[in-house]
Amino acid sequence: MPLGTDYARQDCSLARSLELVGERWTLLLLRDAFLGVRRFSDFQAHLDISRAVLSSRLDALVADGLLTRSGEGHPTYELTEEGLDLWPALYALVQWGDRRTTPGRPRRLYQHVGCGDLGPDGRCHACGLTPAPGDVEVRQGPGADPSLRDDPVSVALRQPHRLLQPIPVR
Amino acid sequence: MPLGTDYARQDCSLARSLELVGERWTLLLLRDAFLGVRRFSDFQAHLDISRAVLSSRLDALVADGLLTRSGEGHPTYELTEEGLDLWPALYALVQWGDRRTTPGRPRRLYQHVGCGDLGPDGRCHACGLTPAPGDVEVRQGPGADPSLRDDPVSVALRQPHRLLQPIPVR
DNA sequence: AGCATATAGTCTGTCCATCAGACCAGATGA
DNA sequence: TCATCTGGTCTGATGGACAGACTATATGCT
Repeated sequence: MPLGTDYARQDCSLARSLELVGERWTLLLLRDAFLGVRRFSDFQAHLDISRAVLSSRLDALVADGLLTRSGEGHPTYELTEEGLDLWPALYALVQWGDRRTTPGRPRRLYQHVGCGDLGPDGRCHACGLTPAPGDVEVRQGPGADPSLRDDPVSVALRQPHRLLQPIPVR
Repeated sequence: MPLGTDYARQDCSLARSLELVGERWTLLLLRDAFLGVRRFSDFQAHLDISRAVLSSRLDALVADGLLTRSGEGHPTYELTEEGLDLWPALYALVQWGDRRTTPGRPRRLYQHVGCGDLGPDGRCHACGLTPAPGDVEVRQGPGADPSLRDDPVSVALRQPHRLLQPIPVR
């Protein structure tokens, strides 16, 4: 039940969405999950988020069915179907941020694996389809600024890789 | 500079986006602006948001260039080009919320004016194009729950109307 | 097996944002 | 001209986010 108070008196799907993913850090956590981050300490290292808040956010996302927690000792967090379904919205927000802040110089490039680049609407330039996140490869774009972070997770994420593929840290 | 602290140390367009629209209430304000809400008191009546927070959010959105404020006495707030450009992301979040919370029964229906219904990706079923928000008409869907609110703004928004068209309150 | 370290948290006190509600000046309408 | 509406600001109370200390379990090394 995120957001301090909720938006219960809004008859609006956007309000419903924001109750699930509208809190500070939540969308960045999900973005990291798409990029292949799966472990508590990796989220923490990559986001500089307080452990207490990270713990509470992960609990909420698991309770809401957007992530699963598996493994006893050091659990891994992975996107559920419902979480994966958020990809188009997340991608649209990323594209808007790129257009707004570094026009013409995206920070990351997205490619339909073995096919073509993705446009701002998420469709592949080559085949015209909208690939699922598992069929998308990310690489650094001209707007990337590697000097901002040097934690192991950020370093690993700079290598071209498929979405959802666990990143090779440790 | 929203969000308490910002996400300055994230080299990510999503973080940049969320610095602009990630605070509580901000996306709901922008949604209302798309629906045709333009005045301080109308935002306030429709969202049940504290006046102080509404004032601060509108100031921030104007400062960030997503809204314009015009008129001396009782100003009207309208989306800028940059604000309008957020429509695909907003629409994707709304669709996700509909799928998650009331599958098969969307709260609002969106139609390409004089053409066909919009799909979850924002494209018109009839012509295949992705209409700009000004060419989209909203009406109530089967998942709408009119009992939730009866303020004049909510009542006016229930009538089918084009996005961006000022709603007839007062 | 035993030990050192890493991991995944929880707990604490401080600080800042949000809240409800009072208050107020200027604009608008009768 | 006067009453009301509109668009704010201000106040004190509450709750979430923060940095940093603390801890129990898991893992890796020898």
